[in-house]
Amino acid sequence: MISTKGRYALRVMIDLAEHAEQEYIPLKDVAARQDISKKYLEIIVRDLVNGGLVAGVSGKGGGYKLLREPEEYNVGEILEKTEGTLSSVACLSCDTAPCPRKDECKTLPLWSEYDQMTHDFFYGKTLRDLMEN
Amino acid sequence: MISTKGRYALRVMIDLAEHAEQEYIPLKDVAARQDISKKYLEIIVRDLVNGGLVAGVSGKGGGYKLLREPEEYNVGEILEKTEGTLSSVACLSCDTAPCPRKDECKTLPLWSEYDQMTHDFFYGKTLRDLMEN
DNA sequence: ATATTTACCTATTGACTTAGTAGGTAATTA
DNA sequence: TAATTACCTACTAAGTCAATAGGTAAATAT
Repeated sequence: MISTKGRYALRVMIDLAEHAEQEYIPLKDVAARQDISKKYLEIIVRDLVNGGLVAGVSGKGGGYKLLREPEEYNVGEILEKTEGTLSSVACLSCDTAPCPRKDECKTLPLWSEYDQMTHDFFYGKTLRDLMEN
Repeated sequence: MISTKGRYALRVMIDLAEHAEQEYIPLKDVAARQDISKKYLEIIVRDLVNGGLVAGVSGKGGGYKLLREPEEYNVGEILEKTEGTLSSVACLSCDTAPCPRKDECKTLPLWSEYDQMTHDFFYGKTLRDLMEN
């Protein structure tokens, strides 16, 4: 399951893209428009900043802004920065020890194929695609 | 993420299919071959019994057996009986209240499309397909 | 200078889920 | 009657989720 972190992250990115006429957009405004707790969004936006997807500037007139055009972001990278991984099973997640049964497992190819399909799906959609919905 | 319940359920189903020459297969044997706690498998197999996917018989000589041929099971139904839902987001899971923002949400179509793709993927694979890996 | 506004930081929490374990009873067969 | 098996209820330790709380640092407006 995609958690609120990933889902809210996409909504934040869309919101920033839709208000790009302002140089910097305060998180307060995003939180109000999206009806999400600003405190919680801080956690999410930090992942986006650390991941190099958005930039933040403190102080009056500050806020966040996108670093690229909406069509230059893909949905997959936004989700991965906030969710950690898009992998469907622990056996294929990079931060777990390799499964001792991986060579004989009859189900592993299923998960591999599914993960590949998932990756292609989310990396094939751009932020611009979402905005046009 | 697909949890161990769904993953183990598939391995149990494959194991039962591979040993179908015995009428009933004791869970003890499945647990030993698959190297999974028998106690934990009991929980998983109960979901499969309640879901009408396998049948169990108590007593000596008892155990579990498939009710259909492997090609007549699809992976999706096995996962849904044990995981509860295959939906990627709470907003589209049937047992949650509909999201108040669903009409304006720019991301909902993404999750719908992804869930549809996921459904088609898992419902398009049979138990037999897994055995042939 | 000072007040205001904003990002950015660490820590905490209650509810829930996950991945089992424990200890039985009921059913069936040898 | 003994052995074997499914089936049942309850419990639990660890982890995750979805936030909240309470600050400090940075930048600008007055």
